[in-house]
Amino acid sequence: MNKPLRRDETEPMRLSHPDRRHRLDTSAVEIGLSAAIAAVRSDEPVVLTVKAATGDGGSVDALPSGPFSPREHRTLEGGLRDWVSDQADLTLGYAEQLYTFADRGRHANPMDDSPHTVSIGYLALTRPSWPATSGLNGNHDHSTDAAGSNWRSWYDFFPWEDWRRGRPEIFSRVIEPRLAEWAERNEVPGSRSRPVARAERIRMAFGIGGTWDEERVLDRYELLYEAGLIEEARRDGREAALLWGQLPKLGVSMQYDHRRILATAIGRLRGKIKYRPVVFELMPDEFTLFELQKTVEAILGPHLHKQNFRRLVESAGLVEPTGDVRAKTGGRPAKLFKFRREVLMERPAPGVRVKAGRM
Amino acid sequence: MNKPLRRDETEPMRLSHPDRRHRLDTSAVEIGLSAAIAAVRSDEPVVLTVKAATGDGGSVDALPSGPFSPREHRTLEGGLRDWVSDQADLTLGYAEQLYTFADRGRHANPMDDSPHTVSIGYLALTRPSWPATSGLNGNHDHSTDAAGSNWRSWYDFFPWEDWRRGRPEIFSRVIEPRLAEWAERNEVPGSRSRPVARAERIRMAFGIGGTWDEERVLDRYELLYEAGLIEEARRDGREAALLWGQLPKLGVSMQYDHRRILATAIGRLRGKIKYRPVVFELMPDEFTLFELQKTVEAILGPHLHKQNFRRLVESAGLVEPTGDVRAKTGGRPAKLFKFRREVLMERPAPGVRVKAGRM
DNA sequence: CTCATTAATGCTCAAAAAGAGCAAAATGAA
DNA sequence: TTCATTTTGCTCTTTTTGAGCATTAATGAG
Repeated sequence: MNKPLRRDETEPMRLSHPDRRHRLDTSAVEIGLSAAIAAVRSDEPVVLTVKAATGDGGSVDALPSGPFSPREHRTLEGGLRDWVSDQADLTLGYAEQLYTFADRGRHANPMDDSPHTVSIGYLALTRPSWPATSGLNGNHDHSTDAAGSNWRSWYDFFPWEDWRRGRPEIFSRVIEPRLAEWAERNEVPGSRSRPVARAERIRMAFGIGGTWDEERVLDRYELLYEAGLIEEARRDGREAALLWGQLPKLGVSMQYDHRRILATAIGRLRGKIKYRPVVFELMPDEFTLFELQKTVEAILGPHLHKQNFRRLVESAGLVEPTGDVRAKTGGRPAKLFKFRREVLMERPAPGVRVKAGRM
Repeated sequence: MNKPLRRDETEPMRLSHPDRRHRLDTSAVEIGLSAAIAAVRSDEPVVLTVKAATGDGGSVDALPSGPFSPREHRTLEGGLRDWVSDQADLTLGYAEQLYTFADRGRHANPMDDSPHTVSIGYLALTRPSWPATSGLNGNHDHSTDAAGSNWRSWYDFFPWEDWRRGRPEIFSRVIEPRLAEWAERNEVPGSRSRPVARAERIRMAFGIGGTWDEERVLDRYELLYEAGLIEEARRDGREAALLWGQLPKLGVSMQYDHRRILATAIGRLRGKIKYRPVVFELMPDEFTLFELQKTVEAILGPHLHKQNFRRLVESAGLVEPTGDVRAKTGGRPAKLFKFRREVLMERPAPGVRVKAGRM
């Protein structure tokens, strides 16, 4: 516990000191803006990636990103939008700031003497306005657009988050045994205080013995990173897991801390969709209720009762029928709906209130 | 809409370029860390402030804050904790990052040629461990502790957020007429696109004709700022409201963008308390259920049905009785409870689920 | 053209949660 | 003792969920 300092020692108004330029070298940082731009195409949640060069001539997936330049950009979000429209043929609609990361060693290479980079992540949502793309047939096909950016499935980067066909087998095959092993090595000599023991953190993040919480995407990623099971951890010079190299790779890795930003984005979207009408940012102007449901399920996992979903959405006043119908659904034609923008004005502005807890 | 650029023009890997130091002057920024540290004392929600000097020899209220120095601070939150323990005699417990602000002109003085400052706001919660402080008698008395920091009521800074004694009269006396006037002046020549008209934004933020949404603290503050009704807006050189100087001051102003950060903090806390067990960060180890209710009400506004609140909290398993009772309640003695830490391990980790929407 | 198949849609019913209020229990004060 | 006051236990009603059956309106095969 610190002793109280005298007023003139605390310098709480230090920032206003006009002659602080001499401190620039210690406190100046560079800011990186990165966008996780999400869409749902053919019931597959996808994110926009660009290719970035690695030092050794290869390339990695990266999020559209670039440095914030206070001279050119009036606001952070403005800067982000500029970078995105430069790097991908896309103008951002909905965008929200996620988090600012600054952990040393997770952005710039630690060997590098370049200025420290602080990384601000954004979540953006967009509609699948594309030429229908003939639908990402099945699994890993991802198309490249004119500007060299790709839409890739979220789950390429986070296979353990994909519960659409039940619990991914990667848990029992890799994650659980390796994490258990890491939890065993709990007693690191000289480590700082651990408020929660490793085993407990694992239980909470992965819902062992409890329920899977689809929102804890970042917790899970961070745990895997700390346990050295994530390629980025090795790249950042962290203690590698036992038997590195013999381990199957846990998802596709990304540049810098971009996979961490994407994890944050997925978690945030999964949470927000439940209490704010953000799904509609992902939908075309007209859609059937089942298409809406499929989009929600692409994000949260497929758990919804069709009739109740419809009742919920309609009774919340989120949509209104356009009068048209969509034929060739394989059965009875479906009524088309559109988003009732007015709900944004109504107070709670509800989302798709999927019972938080068990779905 | 931008034309797609060729790969070599986009430079998506620009950040990894090893020789980017020449760009430092355009993209280096300084990062300010600020903490809104909240507590509830004698049923009054309070925030920790320090005094900061203004240019003209006066002083302003400020949040504990300081620059982030990548050399000294391993993480952002670490830096924040250092600054707080320097400036106030307090070690932070719970802390979460809120938002990163960078709008030009809202931190450093626009005339100043000092480096641009980006401001990262945090919300921290703490218990009223103090010497009982004899209870903030009534209204505006605020005590100063050893390190020169004060606990002041939230509502000193945001009087319009205080609905504990009904709708504040400041609405009809000042806010509504002035905002209406500002909405009239809607058609600013040469302005950029306004996605939502002023009147509509006012309706949404202040719930005119709808319901007051206690979480939209930041929206309301920003609107009042834009309308020039907030002292900081004038200080930042913005177009002042008509009749400035004749207007009563809308709350106590703060240094830089600290009032904006505080608004963000209040909004976030009001939201989070409903779905995560964060109230307990504000409570002493033992408390009665009514004390718990009073604390929630201090934050959200007084709306809770006593018996149902008790049923909710108990049935959610948030607390367990200690076995002791508190006498001198003025009536029947109240059982003392403590927080059941185990709920943090249980999946939804519920908050005080006050019906979102109408309270 | 008829029938089987497939989805969309309409409705019912039971269980759980939320909103309100009555009344007994346990104190201190008059 | 009696009264005022606050905690606490319970009941009752209304809403909201969770689940499933039945009907409707297309399509395609024979």
